[in-house]
Amino acid sequence: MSPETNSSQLSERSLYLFKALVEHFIQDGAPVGSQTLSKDLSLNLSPATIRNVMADLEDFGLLDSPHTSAGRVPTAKGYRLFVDSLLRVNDLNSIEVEKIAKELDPGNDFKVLMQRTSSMLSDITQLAGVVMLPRTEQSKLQHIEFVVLSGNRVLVILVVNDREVQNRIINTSRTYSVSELQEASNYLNDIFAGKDLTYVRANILDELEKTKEQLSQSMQTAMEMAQLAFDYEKSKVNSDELFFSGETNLMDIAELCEVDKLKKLFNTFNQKRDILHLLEQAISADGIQIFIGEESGHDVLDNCSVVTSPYEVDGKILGVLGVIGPTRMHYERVIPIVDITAKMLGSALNLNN
Amino acid sequence: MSPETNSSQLSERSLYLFKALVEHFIQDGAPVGSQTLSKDLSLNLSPATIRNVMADLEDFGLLDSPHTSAGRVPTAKGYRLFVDSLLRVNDLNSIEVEKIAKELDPGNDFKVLMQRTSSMLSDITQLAGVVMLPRTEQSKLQHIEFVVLSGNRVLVILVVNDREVQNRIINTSRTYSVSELQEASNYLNDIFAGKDLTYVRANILDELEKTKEQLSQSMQTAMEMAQLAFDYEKSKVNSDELFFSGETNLMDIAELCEVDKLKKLFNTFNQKRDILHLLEQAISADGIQIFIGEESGHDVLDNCSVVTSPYEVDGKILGVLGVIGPTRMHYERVIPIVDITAKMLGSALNLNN
DNA sequence: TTTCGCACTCTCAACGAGAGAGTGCTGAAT
DNA sequence: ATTCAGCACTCTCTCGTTGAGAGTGCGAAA
Repeated sequence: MSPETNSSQLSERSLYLFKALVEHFIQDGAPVGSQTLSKDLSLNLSPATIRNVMADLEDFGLLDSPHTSAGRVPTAKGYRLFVDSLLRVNDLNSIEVEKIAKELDPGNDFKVLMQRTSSMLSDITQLAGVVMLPRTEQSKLQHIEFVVLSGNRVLVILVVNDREVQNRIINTSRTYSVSELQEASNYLNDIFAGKDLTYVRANILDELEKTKEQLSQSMQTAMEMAQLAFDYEKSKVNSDELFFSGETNLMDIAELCEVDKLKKLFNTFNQKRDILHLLEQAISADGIQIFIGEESGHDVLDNCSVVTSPYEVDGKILGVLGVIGPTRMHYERVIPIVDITAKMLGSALNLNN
Repeated sequence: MSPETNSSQLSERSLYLFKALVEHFIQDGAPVGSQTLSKDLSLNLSPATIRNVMADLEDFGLLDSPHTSAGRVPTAKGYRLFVDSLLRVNDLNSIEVEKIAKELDPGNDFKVLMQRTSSMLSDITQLAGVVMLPRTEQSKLQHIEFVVLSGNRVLVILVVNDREVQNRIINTSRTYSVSELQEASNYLNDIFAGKDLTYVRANILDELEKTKEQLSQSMQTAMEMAQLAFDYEKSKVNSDELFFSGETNLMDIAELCEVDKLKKLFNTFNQKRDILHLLEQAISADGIQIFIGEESGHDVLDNCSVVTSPYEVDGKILGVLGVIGPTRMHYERVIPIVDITAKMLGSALNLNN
């Protein structure tokens, strides 16, 4: 049963009532009774009538009552209907837009920008913010550089994909001179710059064979260094990056105030795996996506909703960002915030190009 | 009143009893009564006698009773006496030592090593681990390198203090060629390598004047780039680095199970300032240092103890590491773990030199 | 000095009563 | 056919009470 089926079977009035109930619940967090609703609403209906409607809504699976005399609470399905069909999203006021823009100063490097974005998201929504940067399948080597350190240590610097810098210290069997390494990096840049990292790794050995025949010492050196450097690279591949902020905001939320629930949630944040999985689902969708409660498929996220949006540069999706909070969150505020943040992060990154 | 004054005024037996009580409390977390102690102890004393002794200990400020009929609990002062004079530290078994050694594989770069250390500490102690790397006042520039990115962007790579790599993307007003930047970095390395960063910053303008007279384009370029690069550097100075792990372990601890207390603690971890302050105190002490409860001077750390040890390379203190847990922690286990970890981290870093 | 006995204090869990909130149903009014 | 007032019912929450259990402190005896 899709939500559409439901909503078409429900009268205009039922939906109006339902919407009011959800909004009320989001505001207060307490189950909403017929009387409360009757008083708050402009249409003059008696509590009894409202009770009838609520009973219908409960039959449709949109509402639930914690117990006989406790008023009604939206179910996950109810939230889904609310979010999909009933919600009217606010426009952001310019102050908030400006606040976001200020944080996303494009002058910063990639990681700083991600970090800022997630902490800004958590700050502005008072929920937990998250920004993912998936390890791109394709990593184009742009530049490789060696710096001699003391001892037999060499610092390898890889510039990948025009923005990302990776460092790695390798211990070598003998001492290399500065000029030797200079030559080596020149040589490697000549043959490998612009190539894919997987290609580079795959072809180092081949090149090593070739250079052996030519017997040039500098090339030999180059290949030795490359082997060490890219061996390390291999182990790092596939580790996406994830930035969290404002986890502690979730501690304020009544629904999550049991310590062991919180602990599970925090552990999930630390392990990151489940969250990554969820965000990867979101990356294929375009625009805002909302996971409500159980829908996420991760039971730690019970009572939580995740609002995400991919951000893109040059029409290509780079990653996903969003916020995590209680199902009972102010969607009408959170959604435009996530939306605009994704867009602004995209353009901030674009300026760097 | 120093703890020594106290302990000398207390009989051998009182101290023995006190020690047993503290150990019992650390084990169970529940206030210890006279009967429990009487049963557990080898010396055959009646509960009544033990009560007399406990009353004395309470007068000395070593014990406290939550209420009339609840048994006794050690005070901060009591813990202090316990830790300073009564505690016998266990030797670590070789399995644990090996576990630590395995994590501290020296082949890794600096930050990875810190991160590993803190998560190892939290893992092995089931408490929160922390490793600090203070920003050294003196930063010696070892190497500077420019990489051309697309657009008018240039990646600056600074190698500082023989181990630390800093990246920064700067936007330039015009396009620079690869060879131009090559020359620039050569020039800068010539005049600034081995110099202190503050010196470098201070002298860039002077050099700029000199080079203007000489009118060499490449030098001019070099100084322009340097200005941009080190301007950024300035803003980053003084930001010490701090690695946390296993905060969630603290959620298991009964003393801290109130959500708002936890929230305060976690916020403190995120802001890092208070913790840094505490660790900076520890850096001047040599060897293990223990802050018990209120002693730390930070009220979020009520009911918490912090066990720290500085770690050093070549006899010079580099930073501080330790664990944070409830005052009621297994000091006899935690202390040697922190101690040995500090030593092993020191030697792991030493190998890199 | 140690121990026994005893009265006392305090907490904690269990229980029950009563208030409050909200429901579902029925039957009358519109 | 809706709507709504009335009413009995159910469930939770709070509060006071009560009794058991744990532990203490103190005075008197060993």
